[in-house]
Amino acid sequence: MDALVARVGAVRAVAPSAGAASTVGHSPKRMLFLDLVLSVFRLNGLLVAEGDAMTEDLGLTSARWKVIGVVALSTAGLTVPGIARVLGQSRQAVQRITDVMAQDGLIAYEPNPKHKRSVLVLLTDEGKSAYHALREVQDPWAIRNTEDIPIEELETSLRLVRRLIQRLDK
Amino acid sequence: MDALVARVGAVRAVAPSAGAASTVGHSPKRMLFLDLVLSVFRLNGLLVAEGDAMTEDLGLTSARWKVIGVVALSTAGLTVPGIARVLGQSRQAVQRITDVMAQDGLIAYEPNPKHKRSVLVLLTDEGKSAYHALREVQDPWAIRNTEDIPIEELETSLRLVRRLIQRLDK
DNA sequence: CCGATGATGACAGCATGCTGACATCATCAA
DNA sequence: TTGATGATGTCAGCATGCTGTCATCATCGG
Repeated sequence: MDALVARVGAVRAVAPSAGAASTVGHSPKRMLFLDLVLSVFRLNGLLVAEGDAMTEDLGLTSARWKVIGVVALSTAGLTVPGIARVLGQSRQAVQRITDVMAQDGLIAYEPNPKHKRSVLVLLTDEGKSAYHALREVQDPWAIRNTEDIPIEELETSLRLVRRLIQRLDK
Repeated sequence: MDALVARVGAVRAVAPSAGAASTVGHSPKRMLFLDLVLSVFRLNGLLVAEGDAMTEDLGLTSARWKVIGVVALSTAGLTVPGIARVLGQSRQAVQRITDVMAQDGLIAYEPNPKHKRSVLVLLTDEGKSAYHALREVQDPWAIRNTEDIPIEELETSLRLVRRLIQRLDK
């Protein structure tokens, strides 16, 4: 929370009347956690913006490469609700994205031999090209953003985030 | 990325044709980072939902307690663009939230002695009550979600997230 | 003092997520 | 076989972010 207070304080240059903050009663863990929560909000917004900027030349967006990535990881296609479950999103939200992606020719709906109504989502050739192009910008980006970060920190952070996800997703 | 593959594989029960995935060419760090990115997306969604559910009885939402928390940390008010800078959001997004909160009587716009046009946002008595009520549910929630997590892991993760924020926010 | 530059307010449009609701199809147990 | 239950498709509405645009106000250097 110290950082939050610092950020509030830093705004004094613009709103000079902002004064000191009261954090009385906050245990260290509480402050850490609440600051982590706000930081996750912030990072999420930046990652979406970064993903959009990184892939705008490919006809993709952040929402689309979430979908295209999941579909590419499957060999025989996934249903729309299946993609939603993997991403932890509503099936309606995914459906809207896939409908537009299908119009754009990135994916195609194919009959599902296991389910009459729920069709399978597959990458078209264009979709596969987009995925490879995505990899070509995404991989260097991932490397660039982790090259000076110890792998142990990545593992610890990922484990913590997963833990929180598991706890909240019930 | 193993976990992502596992999640895709786990959908086989619903879409049984989903097969093994190809992760050839992914270095460990890349996989960790990309998985972390997707996990942050997921956690963000869950935190928003959790925040909404946790505060719906208080007339708040996730977006509102971001604002009310920042305002409460300042003693003499902040301008709307100032709040936006602290939160790392657009001033328009914050403006919309504060306008509704002002209508609801949670905050009030007061003249800014340092700036004629840009008013200061202050908590009303009702807003202060809401903030205290927020604290009463948010603090136990923070404790509940961190009691079995070592403080070192929280610090490491927060540091990593901040590092990524700093890198992307340029 | 004045003009350039930046910050702010206000409005519009758009993308992405959520929930609710309803009909229909699949699946499984009685 | 049939009825209950769950999964899916589909449409609607809403919340929350973003960007773009333009007019106006503040601030500061010349």
